[in-house]
Amino acid sequence: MNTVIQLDRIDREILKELQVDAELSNQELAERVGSSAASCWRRVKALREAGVLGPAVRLVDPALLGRGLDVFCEIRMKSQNRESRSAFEDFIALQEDVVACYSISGDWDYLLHIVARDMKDYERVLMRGILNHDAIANSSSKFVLRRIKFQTSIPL
Amino acid sequence: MNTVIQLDRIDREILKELQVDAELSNQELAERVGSSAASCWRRVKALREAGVLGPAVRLVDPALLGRGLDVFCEIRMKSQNRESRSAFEDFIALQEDVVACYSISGDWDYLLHIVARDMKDYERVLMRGILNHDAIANSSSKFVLRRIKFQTSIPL
DNA sequence: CTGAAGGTGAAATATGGATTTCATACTGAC
DNA sequence: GTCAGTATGAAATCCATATTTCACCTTCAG
Repeated sequence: MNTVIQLDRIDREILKELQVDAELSNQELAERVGSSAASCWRRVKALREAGVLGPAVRLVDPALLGRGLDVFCEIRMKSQNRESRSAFEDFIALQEDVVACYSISGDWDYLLHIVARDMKDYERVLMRGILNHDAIANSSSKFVLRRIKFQTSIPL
Repeated sequence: MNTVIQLDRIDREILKELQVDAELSNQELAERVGSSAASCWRRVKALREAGVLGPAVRLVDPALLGRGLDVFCEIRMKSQNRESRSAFEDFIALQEDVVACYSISGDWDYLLHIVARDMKDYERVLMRGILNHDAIANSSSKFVLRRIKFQTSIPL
C-alpha cells in the first residue's frame, strides 16, 4: 500500500497548476498543460480519486487578521511511552493556535508551529495552553522575525 | 499601514469556511454562515479586495507523489550583514525543494522546511544544493518522523 | 424627526463551466 | 497483423452559479 503513483508529463503539469491556483477552469487548465478540456477533466477526476489531489483551501493573510507572530516551539517529553505521546498528540489537535506539529528526530521530541497575535498572546498560548500538559519536560521557542518563503506546493 | 482589519461575526465565519474548503458555492456558504447568497458574495468580494482573502490553492499528498521526507534545517550564517542575507534569501527562493524559510531568533539564523523524496535525495538537496552557498557557516537537520498535525488555516 | 449612507434579502438575469457522448487513435499481448 | 483495452479531442448537453437589480431596513448625524 501507499505506493508512489506514476504520472506522465501532463498529470504533473496539472498538479503544478492546481497547486498554485485551485480556481482554474478545465478549459484554462487544458490550454496551459496542452491538452483538451475533456481529457483534462478526466485526469483531474482520476487524480482526485487516487487521493493525489486533495482539498482546495483558501489562504488568508495572517498579519491582516491580527495573527502576525509565528513561533516554532520544540518540546521534550518527560517520557516517550505510547500513552503520553498519544495523549499529547490528542491534546495538540485541540489547540487551535497550533497550526502544525511534527514528531522529529534529534534532541527534541516535537516541533510545533504556532500562530499567535503577538508576544503577549503567545505567552497565553504557551503558558496557559501548551505547557499545561504535564507530559512535557521542557520547551524552547524560536520566534519568526520574517517569512522569507512560504508555499503550500511541493516540487514535481 | 497594514492595520488589522475589523470583521464581524459573519465575515469571520466566511473566512473559517473558505480556509477549509475553497470550493464552496456562495449559496452553500451563505447557508452555513447564516446569510443570503447576495450579501455573502459582496462580503467575499470585499474581503478579497482588502487582501484578507488570498489565493485558492489545491493541496496534494506528498507521500503519494514520492515526497515522503520532511526535514527542518537550521542555518547559521558566517556573517549577518545585509548583502549575505539578501543573497542567501534570493538563493533560497530558487530552491524548489525548500517549501518554507523563516528568519528566526535564537542560536540560528534561518529555519528551512524542506520536502525531499528520501534520505538519499535529501543528501542531494542539502550537500549539492543548499550547503553550496558560501554564506553558510553551519547547519543542523531535524527529520520529521511523523506529521501529527498540519493545517493551512489560522484561528479566528 | 429627517434624510443620507450603507447593508440586506429575494428574485431576475446572464454567463460560464462541468459532464457526457461518440468516433477515432494509440498501445501492447498474442 | 489483429484484437482488446484504454486514452484522446470536438461537440453536444446539461447544469449551476455568479452577478445585478431593486425595494426595503437600519443607523446615525444634524
